[in-house]
This record gives sequence, structure tokens and C-alpha cells, in this order.
Amino acid sequence: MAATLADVAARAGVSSATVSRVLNGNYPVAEATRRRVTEALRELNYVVNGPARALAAATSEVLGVLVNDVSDPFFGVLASGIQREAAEADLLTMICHTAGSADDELRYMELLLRQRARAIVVTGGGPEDGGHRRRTADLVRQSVARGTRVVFCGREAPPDSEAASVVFDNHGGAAALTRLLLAAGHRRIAYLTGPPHHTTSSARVAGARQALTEAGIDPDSCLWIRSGFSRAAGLEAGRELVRAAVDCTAVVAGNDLTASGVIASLRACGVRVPEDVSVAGFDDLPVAVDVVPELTTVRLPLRSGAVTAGRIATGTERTAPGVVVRMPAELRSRESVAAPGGGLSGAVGLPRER
Amino acid sequence: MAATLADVAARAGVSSATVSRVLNGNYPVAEATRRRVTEALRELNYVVNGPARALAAATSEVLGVLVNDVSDPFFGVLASGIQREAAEADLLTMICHTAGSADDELRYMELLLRQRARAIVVTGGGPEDGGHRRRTADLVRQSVARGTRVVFCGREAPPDSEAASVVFDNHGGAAALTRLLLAAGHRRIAYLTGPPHHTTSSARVAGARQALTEAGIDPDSCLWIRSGFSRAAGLEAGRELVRAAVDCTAVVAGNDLTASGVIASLRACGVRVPEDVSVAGFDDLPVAVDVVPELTTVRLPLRSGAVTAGRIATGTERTAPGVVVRMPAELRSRESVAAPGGGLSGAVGLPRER
DNA sequence: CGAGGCTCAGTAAGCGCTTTCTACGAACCG
DNA sequence: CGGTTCGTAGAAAGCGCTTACTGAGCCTCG
Repeated sequence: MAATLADVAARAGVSSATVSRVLNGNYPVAEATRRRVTEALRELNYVVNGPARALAAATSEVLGVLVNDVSDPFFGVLASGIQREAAEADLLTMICHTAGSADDELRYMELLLRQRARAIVVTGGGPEDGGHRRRTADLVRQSVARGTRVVFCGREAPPDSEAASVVFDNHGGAAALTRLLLAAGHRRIAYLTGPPHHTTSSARVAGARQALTEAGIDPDSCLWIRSGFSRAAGLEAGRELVRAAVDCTAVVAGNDLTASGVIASLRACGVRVPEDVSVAGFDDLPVAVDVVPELTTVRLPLRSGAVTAGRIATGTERTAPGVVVRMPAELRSRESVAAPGGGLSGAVGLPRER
Repeated sequence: MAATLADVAARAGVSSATVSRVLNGNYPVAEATRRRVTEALRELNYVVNGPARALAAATSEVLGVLVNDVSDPFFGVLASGIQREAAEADLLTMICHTAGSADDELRYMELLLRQRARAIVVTGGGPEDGGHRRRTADLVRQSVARGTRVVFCGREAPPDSEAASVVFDNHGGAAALTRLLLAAGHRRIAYLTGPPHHTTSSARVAGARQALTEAGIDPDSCLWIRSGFSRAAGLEAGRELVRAAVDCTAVVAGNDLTASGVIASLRACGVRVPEDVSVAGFDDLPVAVDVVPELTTVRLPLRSGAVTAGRIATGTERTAPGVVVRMPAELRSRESVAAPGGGLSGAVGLPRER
């Protein structure tokens, strides 16, 4: 049933090589022949056999993108930016959902490597685990050796690897955001950190701590609460903050999604934002301006970072191996941060602790 | 650099057939031999060549999932359900983002077909366009002929095709939702339909119209507004409704995302939900209970639908070709719908029209 | 008018794997 | 002790494609 090149060739009365040439257009073929072949191609409903082509040509037309969470808009922006570049280079993008699991990340990298993907883009932050880094570095090495380009977008490639990286200035952004809060007069700040042992979380925490220290404030006098990067995590955290009547005038969420959750649950508990408590986000996702009040946040140039990563991955942009492209972060001051108000405990009418 | 089976065989002092057998474990191999081979495999850092294997075995280990929008939680739920089943069957899931484009949908189907994917799951609704249906039907036929199973999840497979379908009762759900609103006393309802010429939108509209007609109300006395399925579309629509001071006491959004947008923009304009205007959603996504007030919506069993689709796709569950599995919809009555209030125009202090 | 150049197309050698067929011992049995 | 069976592994034939390499015509030009 499935027609092969040979079938088409027979029907068109030519050799299979000619059919291949018509298909790929990389060698001259006389117009008349081309027409006959094209005809036969259509008549037989020919569909090229990808594996066979990939085997013979030692390359394929797929670009793999690894994302932590397909339903997180952060990755949506990244993935669609990369996809656009891939399409430009006639590659088709396949997105693999790792669910934030380090093992799945490796599994998919290996799968893509096995499939001889043209390139692999690993997006988002990753585990800070040494074993994982080492295994990742191994895979990167093998991939590069087999001609699969690897690009990291959102974290640095393992040291000494040939893979390029596009990284966002999480550290600087977090520091700037903290300085903004300090300038507004906040001193008691609750930080919802992202998932622990995660490069992105750590960089943001480190940036914030540095800004605090530089302002002469002991970072440990602030609250550091482990949370996730989802809206649900923010809702949960918001409820917890209120329940514990935490003594703070500002909450810095791990990202905008979390911030929107925090705001929703604070308001549901009667806490006004920003009158009672200021809330800040991170990333400047579309949701940041959908929320009421609009979020003060840190804008990461995700789209252009994705495009850069995509261009490196497709080879449109040639770079030195192991290059690290740094993308700046930029403060977006909007409505959700104001001068310190009564704080959480004040707002809900509980005795302020400490 | 890239070690092949033959390299491994040479190193282990066996034939490549033996190495293949060790790799696949489908033929008996003496323990001692196996050990030597395994050793060589590791020493040479062997990575199987997917295309070569796929070519020889005429099948691959990938399951493709087509989604309209990777960053829409509706598809997130679907994709992760399918992925779980795929993982169970030792297949790896690749998600392709079609951006709702009919052309991309076909392109990706063809890509997956070319790659000899084990199965393809097409999720979500699709264009009602005849040409597209026909081309889809063609591809399905070819896929099946080549041993790639095709499953539709969220819309029916083209007529007479071998592909299975898992469909959600959009029609019945929309009817039930409308009846709920009618029972609450609403008569002037604004419907934000999803994207036009889209199977899901149409089914929901048809269900609502039927319920209206059955209640003796002329469907055309209600407002039918084209919108999208995103939160942004809801925000936009909400603003429009207020701006035009539309005379209605209830808004039925295309889905929960849109509903959350509508609520946000209505409230931003000083309209109370549900006191002034009731708002209903569709799908019962996690966001439905995150929103304030919690959304009255229609629950679609997305997760179990996805699992079913996944099981059919992987072959875990054997079904007759062309089977259509229907999943029921279920009303979820929560806070966002109440008895009719002053309506939109009343709330914003504009003269009520008509 | 024959040599050299061009254009176009066929031949055939793989790409790296799976799998059938075959072969070789060793063990078993009557 | 010859013949059968069983367990194990090699030889080799593809899978469907790409791509040198080769060569047949035909044109051009000295």
C-alpha cells in the first residue's frame, strides 16, 4: 500500500534516483521528466519515509524543545518563539513535556538524540543536582558529536560543553525588584521562592538577598517561603500567609502566575492589594496586566530570548560553541506595589506578631 | 565517533545480530555473551540510531499529539493524560503546537506520518471546513494504511475513517447550562461563542440554542458574540459588553478562560458578579475555582477522555475501527451565577437600551 | 569533423538496523 | 552410538532513501 520511491520511479518510467532528485530539488532534472515524476508522485499518494531519509541523509527535519510544563505560559512564549524560527528554517518543532522531572528531561534528550533531531532546545531552569548536570553534559557531548545542536534557553549549559545558552538575568532582576520595594519603604518582605534546588529559583533568591545585604538589611530578617511556579502555589501560599498572619508589608512571588494566585487569595481574605500589602511578580507574562491590580514585576525578554535560542538551534545564527547570551531583565513598575500599608496581620485584624 | 552496532559487535567479538538481540531482548542470548555485549555497549557509549531502527522495524516509538495551543490548560490536561498512557506503553510523546491553524494541523499530521509515528492523537475541536475535513480524512487513511493509529480527542474523526474518536458532550453541556440560567430567571443572555467555524464552538452554540428554543425563547433574542477561547478574548469581550452597555443579565463565556477574563474586566468596570450580572464558563478547568466568584460551569471529563484516547492510541485498549466514545458533560453550579440582577447597563449607570 | 563540455539520468553502494534462515555444538534418547 | 532436538549465534537480505560515480547524448568550437 505504502508507495516507495521505486514504485513511483517505475510508474514514471525513470530511476528512483531521479525521483529523489525531483523530491529534493538539489539536482537538475529536465522539465518534462519532472512533470512525469510529479504526476506519478501524486497518483500514488507518495509520502516520503522519514526514517529512511534520515538514515540515508544522516539528519532529520525535527527540532526538539524540552519544556517543564506545557501549560505554563512562560514556556508557551518560549516554545512559540522557538517554533517560529524553526518553521523559518523548515524544521518542525516537537515539544516534550518533562513535567519538571530531571529524569524525563534526560529521557527526552536521549530520545531526540536517538531520533537524530537536528537540534534540541532545553528551556527553563533545571535541577542544581550535580549528578543530573553530569549526565546532561554527557548527553550534550554525544549529541554534538552526532551533529545535533543543543541550546539551553533559561539556564546555562553544563560547563565546558559545546552547547550555547541564552540566559535571563534572574539575579539582576530580582535585585532590582527588591531595591524597588526597599525604596518604597518596605522592610518586612515575604519571598515566595520557586521550587528548591532549581537554577531559576536560586538565582532570584540570590539576587534578592544581595540587594537586601547591600541595603544593610539582614536577608534572614525576611521571610523565605518555598513555593512553586504555578498559580495554585500562589493561592496556597496566600492563604498560608493570611492564616499565619505573617508580619510583612510586601510579598514577592516566584513569578507572575504565583503572584496572581497570591493576590486572588489575599483579596478573598479581605486583604487589599496594594493598600494593605504590596505584591510583586516576575517574568512579565501577559497575565501581569490582566490581574487587578496590574502587577509590578520584572520583565524578561522571553520572546527575543526564544528567538535567539531558535536561531542558534537552527543554525541561522552562527555562534562560537559554548557561547552564553545574556538577556537583560527590566523592572516594570505597575499598581501592585505601593508604600507599605498596614501589612497582613493588620488587615485581617489579628494582633501583629513580633 | 558515533558507535554503530557493528562497532559494538566487533568489540564484543560477536555479530551485530547478537548485539541487536541483546538490545531488544526478543531472542535468547547466553548470559555470558549478554554480559560481554552489555559491557561493549557501555564502553562505546552506544546510542541506537532511531531512524535506522525505525526503517528496519517499520515502526517507531513516538506518539504524536496535536494541540491547538500549548499554553492553554485545556490542552495541558489533555496532553498530560495522553502522555501518561503513552509512557505506560513505553512510547514517548511529542506535542505539536498547531496554533489552531488548519494548515499546520495537516503539516504536523503529515510529519508524524512521515516519521512513522506509532500513533497520532489530534486533540481539540477543529475547523468545520469541508476541504480540511477531506484532506484530514486522506491523511488518516494513509496513516492507518501505514500502521499509524489515529485518534481524535475532542472532535469526531472524519466520517468513514478508521480513526477512533473520544468526544465530549459540548452540545448537551451547553444546553444544560442554558437551562440552568433560564431556571434562575435569566432571559437576556449574552453568549460569547468560541472561534467561528470551529466544531467545539458550533456544538456549544447549537446546544444553547436548542435549550432556548425548547423553553420557548427565540434564540435570536439573545446576543451571540464571536470571541476566542483565551483569557484575553474574555477581557476584551467584557470591556466591549460594558462599553456597549449591552442589555443582559447573564454572560455565557466560550470557556472558563474566557469567563475569567470577562469577570476581571466586568469587575474592573464596577460591575458586580453575580449581583449585577451572572457569568458562566465551560470546561471546569482548575481556573474555575481560582476565580472569585467561583465559576458556574460545565465539567468535561478531560482527564479521563485523554486517558481513553491515550489507551486507544497506544493499543492498550482495543476498539473497533472508527469507534466514537462519548464522554458526558456535567453541570457545576457555583457562585458566579445567581438570580438576575440589574444587568450590565444598570450597573454602569447607563440608560438601558431597548 | 573530432575533441571537449554540458546536461540530464541511470547504477549501485551504502546509511545502521532487524530478522529470517541456517549452522554448529551439546545434550538427549532409544 | 547414530539421530534428533534444543539453545545459541552468525550470515545475509533487506527496509527506503541519498548520492557519488558513470555515461549517453547533444552542442560548441578550433
